[in-house]
Amino acid sequence: MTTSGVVDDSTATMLHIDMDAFFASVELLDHPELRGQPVIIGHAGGRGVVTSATYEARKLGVHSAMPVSVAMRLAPKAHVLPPHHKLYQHYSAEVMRIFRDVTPLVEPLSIDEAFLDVSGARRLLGSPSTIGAQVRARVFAETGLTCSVGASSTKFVAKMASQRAKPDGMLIVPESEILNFLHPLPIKALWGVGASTEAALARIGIKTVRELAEMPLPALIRAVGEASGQKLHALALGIDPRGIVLERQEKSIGHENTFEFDVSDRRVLHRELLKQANQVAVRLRRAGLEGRTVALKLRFSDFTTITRSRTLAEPSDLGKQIYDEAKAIFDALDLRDDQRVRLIGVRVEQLAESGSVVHQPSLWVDEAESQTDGWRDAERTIDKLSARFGSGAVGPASLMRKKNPGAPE
DNA sequence: TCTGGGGTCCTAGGACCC
DNA sequence: TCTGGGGTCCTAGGACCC
Repeated sequence: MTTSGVVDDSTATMLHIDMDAFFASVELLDHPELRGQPVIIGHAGGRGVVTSATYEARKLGVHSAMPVSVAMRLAPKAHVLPPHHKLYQHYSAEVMRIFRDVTPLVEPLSIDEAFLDVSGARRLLGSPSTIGAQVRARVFAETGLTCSVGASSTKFVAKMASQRAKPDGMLIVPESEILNFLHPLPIKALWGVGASTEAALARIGIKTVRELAEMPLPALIRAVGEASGQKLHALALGIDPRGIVLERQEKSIGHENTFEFDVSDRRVLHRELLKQANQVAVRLRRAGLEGRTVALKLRFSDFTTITRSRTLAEPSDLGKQIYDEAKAIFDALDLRDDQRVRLIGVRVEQLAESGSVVHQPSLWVDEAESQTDGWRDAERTIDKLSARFGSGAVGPASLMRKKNPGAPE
């Protein structure tokens, strides 16, 4: 393994490309005067967390998911900028387009990273390290952003390699070097091993990947469970047969919101649920999907979190139905008056393409069904009008108030 | 110091069926 | 008469990732 010089990269045809401090780097394009300084992306002054930070801020101990209030104590001189997700989506699309110029075998993993299988691009574009260098140069030339590249024969090692290459670097791990690369690493460095698994493994004396590889499988499974045990065992031996997944079906769509101040007023909570249910429904219809299970999530002031879900008789993509169900779940909880809510959220699961489910036989066509069709037409019309005239002009909530006087204001 | 919002996957228990 | 085992669905919670 090396970042330069002579290395046989012919086996390292799986690339993992990861943007460096993505959100922060995009913001710096608009704020060149802040380059070289600690910059934190997140909402200041409230309950926000750090979503990205420049390497200058990271040197001071700042990292993602840390409360902004804590980060500002560590880095008092840091500039805190609010996130602009639309902008990040734009740059994400740009870099993904560059990746797809290299090969159609691109699997986006998140907004700022992707796997590329370049085994078929060799003849046209050169060896994996040549391709990696070209991609890095193009991304920088066309966006002004830097990225890091890991290359190996498996996804898992490619991903680990890009992490070690950061920032603004490239690391090739030929197949013959995989175990030498992995074994000295602490287990926490493994993708999928968090604090809890690290502690569970420490209890049976495992701190490094080498120790993991040497542990008998049954003992491993006892410590971390069947699935994790099998997976970790294979990965520690460098085994990972997964290929590029070009299209994956979404499993759930949800929205949640943490209030600036904890809320106990039912009407405020109902109103938030209504807003979220409509947001979820709009996304379902745009994706041509329906969901069968509605899940409510609540987090209380002491940070305890519960979820409650119900499965509908028929899948739905309607804000009204999702709201009605979420509200019914909420009301059935019968919360004490002094229980204050910090976060509320709605998620729809068990998604399938609209109309793909055969309706269950019914002995009678009831009024509710035809009403439901009415709702669907109405909500779809609103989606179209919103797309043409902007969502401020006409919104699902405004219609719902007109048609359903019982809905909370 | 006090913990976002978007997700995926796994586990475990109970219901229910064969 | 007192009890098997496998499979699937539903629900709740938790670990983990970016």
